[in-house]
Amino acid sequence: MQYAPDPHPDESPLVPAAGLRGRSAAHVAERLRDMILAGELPPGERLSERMLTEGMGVTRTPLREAFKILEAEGLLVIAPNRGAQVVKLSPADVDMAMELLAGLESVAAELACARGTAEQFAQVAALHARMVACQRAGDLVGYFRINQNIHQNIVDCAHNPALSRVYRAESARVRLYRFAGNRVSARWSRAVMEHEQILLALQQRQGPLLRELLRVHHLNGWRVTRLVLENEVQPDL
Amino acid sequence: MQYAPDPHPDESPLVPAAGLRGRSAAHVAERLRDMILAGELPPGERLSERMLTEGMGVTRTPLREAFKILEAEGLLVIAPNRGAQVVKLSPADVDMAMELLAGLESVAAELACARGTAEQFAQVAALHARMVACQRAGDLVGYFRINQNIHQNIVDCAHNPALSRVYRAESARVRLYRFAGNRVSARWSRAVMEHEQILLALQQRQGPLLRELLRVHHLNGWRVTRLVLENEVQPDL
DNA sequence: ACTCGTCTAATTGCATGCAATAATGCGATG
DNA sequence: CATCGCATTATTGCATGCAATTAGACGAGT
Repeated sequence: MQYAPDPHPDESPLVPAAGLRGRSAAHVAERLRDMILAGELPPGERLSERMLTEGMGVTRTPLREAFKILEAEGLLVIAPNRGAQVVKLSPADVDMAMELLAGLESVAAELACARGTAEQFAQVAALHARMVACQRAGDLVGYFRINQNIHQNIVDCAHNPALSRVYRAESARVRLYRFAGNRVSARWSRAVMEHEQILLALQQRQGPLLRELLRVHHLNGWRVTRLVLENEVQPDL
Repeated sequence: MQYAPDPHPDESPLVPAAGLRGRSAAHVAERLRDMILAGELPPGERLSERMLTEGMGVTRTPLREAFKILEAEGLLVIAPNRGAQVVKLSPADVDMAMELLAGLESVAAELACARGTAEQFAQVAALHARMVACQRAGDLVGYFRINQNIHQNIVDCAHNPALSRVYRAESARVRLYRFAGNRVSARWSRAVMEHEQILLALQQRQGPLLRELLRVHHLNGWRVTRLVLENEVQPDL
């Protein structure tokens, strides 16, 4: 795995000095988080301080602070004297995380129907349209990204920042693992149908129905994903 | 606010050298977390690096790493060039957090009824007995601690580590604010009655009922707490 | 007296150095 | 040939130093 070291560290530092004092660790954490969520730093990858500092143009102190942040977020594990690794979740871990996400969404569902604004619902509908376009175009990556976005937006409709924050963090932890499950065409088309119903229930503010639809949607999606992760079903996409 | 500086730094360092290399930041974070949750570092308190390093016998590097951890947990805020402060939640923040906690408990309720073991239920029952004893003895602090413990234990009955972890973290964030609401005797006795019903529903594995009981219990408790926080009701304990 | 500006001291952010630990290479031995 | 032991190297954990920024004291001007 490459760390993309900066080819011109003296000419264009990735963390320039101008007015960014005091945000170095947060900046590095964000960069690493993006790399982990993009799969550039795969689960189990060991993060060498030297390589990363050279690659990102910062010194060890802010990098190590970023490690602590990401460890608290559950994206890294730090073993004493042996550095940081990207967390590697077992199927059981993902199972538990998915159960939690489904629970959070079910809580959000009723709140969203009670408090979501028409503008927010329109935003979800617009995302849905874009997602369908991605499906038609066979753009799996774009589809998955927008799909995640839709679910986060539904949660955000609950107008509860704490709920949104927790959902975002827990969702991030398992993003890579969920992606695997979408690589099955039969599931893909069915998921879109489920999303149609979800969107309708949201727009009609049918809380209990939305809740049940999301529950089943999660159950279905995770069942397929689990089969793929356990190599019992081969992805056909 | 005092930082309890170590009176004998050379004779008994609070973070001794023996085999604890690599856990300094975690150790400091735990200590600070305890101090915050105990109210020794009240909301809004500014955390001076110099005072804390002198008080805890560590240097600034692990202390600053601990700050980052606690910031990620939502217990501190770090303003660039101006250091760390204990978070000060607005009533609206606490409101949102309580809604999230209620949601997490309602999710846990059904899972706990489905999966909790008889031993776990007995543990909850034992805690309940101790809590009642505290109420009889007028031990508000002990009551509150065991009360928190009971709720965490019910969530733990769901056998979902991710759910337990999130519940623990979010619960910690608002612990100090919830405590205020228990200082009203009328609420106190009613809360114990609600707990009796909750325990029964759990033991009888009546998921939907437990869910509803917890929802109402939260609603009632938080209503009183909010009144106290907003100074509309005077604590009588 | 109050406000504003300046200077100084204190504090924070980050870089770097040193010591402890773990990883690695290599020869000796079974 | 594989394995163990040891020395070397690399890496991590923490302490400390320096520069940037802020907070506070002090005095001039209104």
